[in-house]
Amino acid sequence: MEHQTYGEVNQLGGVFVNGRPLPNAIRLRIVELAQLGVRPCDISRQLRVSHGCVSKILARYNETGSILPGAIGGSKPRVTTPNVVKHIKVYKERDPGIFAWEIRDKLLADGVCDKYNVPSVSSISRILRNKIGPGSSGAMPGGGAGGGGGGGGGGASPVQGSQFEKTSPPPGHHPHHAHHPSGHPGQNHPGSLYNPQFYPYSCATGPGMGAPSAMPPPQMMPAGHPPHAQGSGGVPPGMSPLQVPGVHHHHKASPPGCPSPCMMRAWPSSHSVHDILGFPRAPHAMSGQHMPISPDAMPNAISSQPYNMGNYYMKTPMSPMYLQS
DNA sequence: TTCGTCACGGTTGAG
DNA sequence: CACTCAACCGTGACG
Repeated sequence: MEHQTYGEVNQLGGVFVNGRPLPNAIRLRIVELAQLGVRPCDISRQLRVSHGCVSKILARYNETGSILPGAIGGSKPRVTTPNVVKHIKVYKERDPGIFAWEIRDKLLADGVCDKYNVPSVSSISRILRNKIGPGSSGAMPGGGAGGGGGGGGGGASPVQGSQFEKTSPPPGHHPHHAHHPSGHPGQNHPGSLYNPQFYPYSCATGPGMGAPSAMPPPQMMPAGHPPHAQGSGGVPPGMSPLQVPGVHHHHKASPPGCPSPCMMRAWPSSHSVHDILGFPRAPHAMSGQHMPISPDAMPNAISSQPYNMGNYYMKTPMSPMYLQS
């Protein structure tokens, strides 16, 4: 799609690209402002982003601790692999009265699946019904096995858990992502915050969002294959998990050799914006001082893109980092 | 006036 | 390789 989508202008005068996420810079600003006590309606006006969007981003942030958009496109990882179906079948044969949740537990216990790719109870039920149903003597391949709907195979969709709790992901869902913005002991990389690399995603996929300067020529990142996919390696040294790329991919159900599916998670939600921003909760704590962020840390995403920062300027003076191009 | 929610039209990318 | 389809997006409107 070469055609330069320059974006549209919303009622507030802000520029947006239909179907594409707002640049991370804007998302970040939304959260920042909210943390500074600015009301959502004011944020909406100041940044010229619809309040629905502000609301959504803040809600997600509150829930996941991440400001990043979800994984767009792609298919859900397929959890009902033939192997899984086979096991389900076996369990069912051994114990015809077995409950779907018991099967689920067994799949986990037997190591057939891990918590990330274990089918949801409803998926299992469907498998029992459709594939292992009465008389069925075959795992009827093909078909629409996963059916996507399957409910994101439990924790399959990293993004979720926020908006739709479709199929009751287990409580332990994002284990190594402490979900709570607040509680994130482990890794803090205050220093690297705002590193340009920080938002590799930066919507770079699109013609729209620029890429951080450190990235390959933002201009037209062909089909966006941003730096992510560093493989399963996860976070390269010195990189904050937040930038764990792959935001645009559904993570796969741990392919062989992939140490841990969670490494591929699209949602680096483990890192709250507090981390990102480099300041802890209390806004007042930083009053009078600018954020400890290097100016060029801000993704240049905004420059020369449909998302003209001009449209998002604030009335209030902000640190230069936002204004510089 | 503010804010949560949702339909809508759009993009994306795995299968 | 074109297509399908389900994920996501932000806007705009409603309550």
